[in-house]
Amino acid sequence: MATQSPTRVKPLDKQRILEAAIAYADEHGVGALTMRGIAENLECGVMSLYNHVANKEEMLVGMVDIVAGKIDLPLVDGDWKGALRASAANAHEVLLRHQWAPAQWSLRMPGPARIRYMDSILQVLTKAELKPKLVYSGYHAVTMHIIGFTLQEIGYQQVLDADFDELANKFIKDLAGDFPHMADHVRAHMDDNCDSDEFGFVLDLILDGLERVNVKP
Amino acid sequence: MATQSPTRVKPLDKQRILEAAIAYADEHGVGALTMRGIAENLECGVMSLYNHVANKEEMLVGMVDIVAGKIDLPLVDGDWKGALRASAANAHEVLLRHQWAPAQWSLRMPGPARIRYMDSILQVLTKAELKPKLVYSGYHAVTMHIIGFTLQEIGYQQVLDADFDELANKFIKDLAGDFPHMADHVRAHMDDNCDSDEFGFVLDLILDGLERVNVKP
DNA sequence: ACCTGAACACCGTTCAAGT
DNA sequence: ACCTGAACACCGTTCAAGT
Repeated sequence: MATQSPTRVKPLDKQRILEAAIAYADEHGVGALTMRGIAENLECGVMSLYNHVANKEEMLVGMVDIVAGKIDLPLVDGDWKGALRASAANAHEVLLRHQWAPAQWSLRMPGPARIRYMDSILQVLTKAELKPKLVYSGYHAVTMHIIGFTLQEIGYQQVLDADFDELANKFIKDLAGDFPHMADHVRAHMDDNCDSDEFGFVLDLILDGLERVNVKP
Repeated sequence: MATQSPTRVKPLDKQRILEAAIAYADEHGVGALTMRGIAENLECGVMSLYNHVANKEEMLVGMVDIVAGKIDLPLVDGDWKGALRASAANAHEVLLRHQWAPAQWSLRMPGPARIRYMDSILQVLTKAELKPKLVYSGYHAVTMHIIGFTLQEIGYQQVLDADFDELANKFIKDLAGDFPHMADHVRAHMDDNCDSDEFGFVLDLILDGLERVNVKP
């Protein structure tokens, strides 16, 4: 639309494009993310984006890496469990602010920020004097929890506020008789005032388990 | 016989369409899954699909639910940890056969098979005489592990065999110096002959943790 | 060096017309 | 009741042309 010329305030570069893409995905979801939509927000032609980004895939990789860069790295000093807990909680918050990110995280190439993040978690586990086998498994367990738990949480939220009426009818009316435990669980979710820190509780299960297996295999 | 087109052997119905879609996604990935592609495999017009499926979204929901239906439900008798371990291991195998499924699982409406599966896990946790709070958290922990761990595993595989050369160069040459723990971890992955059952190990961390917290909070 | 419109080869889905 | 081709409103991306 607005043909760019002397009116452009900021120049176009990769960082600015990725930030616009993140803002777009935060607002409309990654399913609605289009090159054309980003271009419109940046007030430039669609093809201008391709001067700074090879294709949409590279853009998604870059977007995830910016999100990864927002996560506070765990401190290598002090108690390792506390450091991982704090970093994981922060990761949890960051990912909840970018709800499209967890589904992209595992399935795309890690960028530099994510590699640094991965390395720092491994460093903390190593400094904790865990056996090599437990560093290996513990890394999988911790990262799986951060991404998997948050993904599950986001999915639950999205399913809920997309089809709440349909769901409520199905569960409470039709299915509660056939699946009483499921109905109880849904009720428990509704009673859960978000002050129960499920995320931290399950993480502690993993961290305490690692510590226990380490001293007494 | 066939009242439709004389060349059609089997009639078109939702089940057949979903199975064709699953086969297509298994082979080409969910990103390449198109209504046109499915129609071609079924040797019918694209629009014929819409007589049995409302839209692509409903098709994805149905596909995930068929996969969910393939998972062996945990036995409610016997020891609860063993039952969950066996069911989770089976779920792991099923999901690895349908690598597109984990990323879809959490983000879409659960169908009847998935609801039955969810209920059965909750039933086992309840029968295990876990406190209600631990049934609630334990369910999250177990399902998070099944989906999250498998998703991470699939992501690792896919990234690896998509860009193996690029990755190997980056890691071993450029990044090994900056990120020694990461390099160690990648090496450990290469030495891991898949007989280490990482999936089961981390699950046991969770199950044993639940049991311990239950008796001694 | 950066930008961009037109064009291409795709999508999912609506609609109207067939049987 | 089921099927389907044509058409529509989109996509990502290539290419050639601008500055």
